[in-house]
Amino acid sequence: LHVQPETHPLSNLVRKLSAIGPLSEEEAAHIYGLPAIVRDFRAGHDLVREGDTPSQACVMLEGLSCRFKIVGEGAKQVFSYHIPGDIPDLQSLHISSMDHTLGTLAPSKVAFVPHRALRNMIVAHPRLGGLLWRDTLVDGSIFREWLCNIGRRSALARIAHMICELHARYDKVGMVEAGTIPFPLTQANLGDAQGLSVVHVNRVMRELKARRLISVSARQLTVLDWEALTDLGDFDPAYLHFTST
Amino acid sequence: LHVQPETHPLSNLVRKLSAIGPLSEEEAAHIYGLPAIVRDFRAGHDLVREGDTPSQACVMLEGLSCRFKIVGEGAKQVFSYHIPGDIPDLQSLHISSMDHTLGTLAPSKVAFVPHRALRNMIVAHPRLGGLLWRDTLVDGSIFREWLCNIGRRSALARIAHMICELHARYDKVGMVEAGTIPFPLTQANLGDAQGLSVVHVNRVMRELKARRLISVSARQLTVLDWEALTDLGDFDPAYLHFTST
DNA sequence: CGCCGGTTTGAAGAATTTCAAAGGGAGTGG
DNA sequence: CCACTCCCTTTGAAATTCTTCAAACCGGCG
Repeated sequence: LHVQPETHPLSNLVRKLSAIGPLSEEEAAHIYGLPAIVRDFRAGHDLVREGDTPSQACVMLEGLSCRFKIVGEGAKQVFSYHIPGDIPDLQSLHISSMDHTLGTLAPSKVAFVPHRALRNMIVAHPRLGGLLWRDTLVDGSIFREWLCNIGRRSALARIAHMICELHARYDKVGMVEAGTIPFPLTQANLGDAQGLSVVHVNRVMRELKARRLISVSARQLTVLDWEALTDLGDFDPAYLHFTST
Repeated sequence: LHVQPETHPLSNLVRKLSAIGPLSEEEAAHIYGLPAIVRDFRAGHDLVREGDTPSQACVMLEGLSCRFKIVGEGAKQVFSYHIPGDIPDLQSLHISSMDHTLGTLAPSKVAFVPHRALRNMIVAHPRLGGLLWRDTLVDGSIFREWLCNIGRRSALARIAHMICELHARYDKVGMVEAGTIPFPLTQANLGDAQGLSVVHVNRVMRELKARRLISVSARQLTVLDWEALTDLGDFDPAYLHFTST
């Protein structure tokens, strides 16, 4: 549909943005023209650290990253996962100092786009600016849903909900095949995100497998019963604010 | 400092925005010129409901409101409190459908500003648009801190942290007097925000009073030992992103 | 006075954590 | 190719935090 081939590094950014709002050919072209430095990282690399004042924004091209803070005596709290197409630290465009860290959870390919180029783009294409703003707002919406998750749902429902979210988001960028999504997360990772201990995450995962809702192997997760999983996790994708396409 | 008298209804919005970034005389004047309808509400009134598609934004002038969702079997999860100067549903400017509800927790005075007027303002004063964007990003930052709170801190630390946040934010808009802040929240409200049962909130509050960290009376809360309270709550105001002023 | 929403208390029960240790599996070096 | 290591998963059992249930209390207000 768009000018550039699907092989352009920023093509899944374009796909993601057009998933959250209409994108004209001209706007897409501007995105493809953005200066970007692409780099590969191993799992466990911090892309941006708490306290940094970045001058560029990250675009996830491949792999998985997460945002987190270290709380109190070393407990880690993860706020969000970021899959290809996401711009995890877009907020640094308007908040100079990072209040949390962004790190990879799997080997990842990341594009860095200078803030300057993004600001110019926003001036030239105010509608694109609105889309980016909207993206940061959806970000906030996801945080709110996670608050519901951690604050009010049982461990079983929490994990189920989180799997549903990942599935829905991977689906939106065309990365689901027969109910199977990439799943490089360790059980410790899951615990950090859901405020649970590793031991308990393990028991919950066992339960989900025993109920034949999911199966996990080789860093891939398959949803066996979407209906039952969304039901258990009290999952309603409205908070992801996908456009009606 | 600014053109308009402190008595203008939107003066605490101006004060709040200049607290999160520099504001020129001209920009302040534009804000004072915004069309606004001011209304009073009793406690417990829903200003905007989940599913609504508002065409105006709320500015808190007096009182207290909160954003929340009903999870599963009627459990309420509160995401944020909103004090005078806040624009709790600014996100509706770019996300048409509300994914949560905004309601008052105390008798409140609210100004409604049409989205259209805000959009015009953003076009006329891009820097103001940036400030508003920044405000929504700080919003997200607060959600993240609440995730840390609920996910990783004990009930005692959570409540302490929340009191510290309220104190810091009230302070920023000049509403703290001798360590005393407005505190219309019931213990059920606190529980809804922190993912705790009323019973447990009660015990935590008793403990905080017993430790001589706070005192509560007549819908006012006084911080008796700020140092100890911030320590207990693991509170670092960096996430509120106040400007250095 | 009596009601009502909110607070407080006690006691039992559930969910989840912590501690401790064993079991896999994939990559690495010998 | 095997042995070793490291990281992750899995399991058991005790301890803790917090919830639920139930009921009393309290203060303001009609």
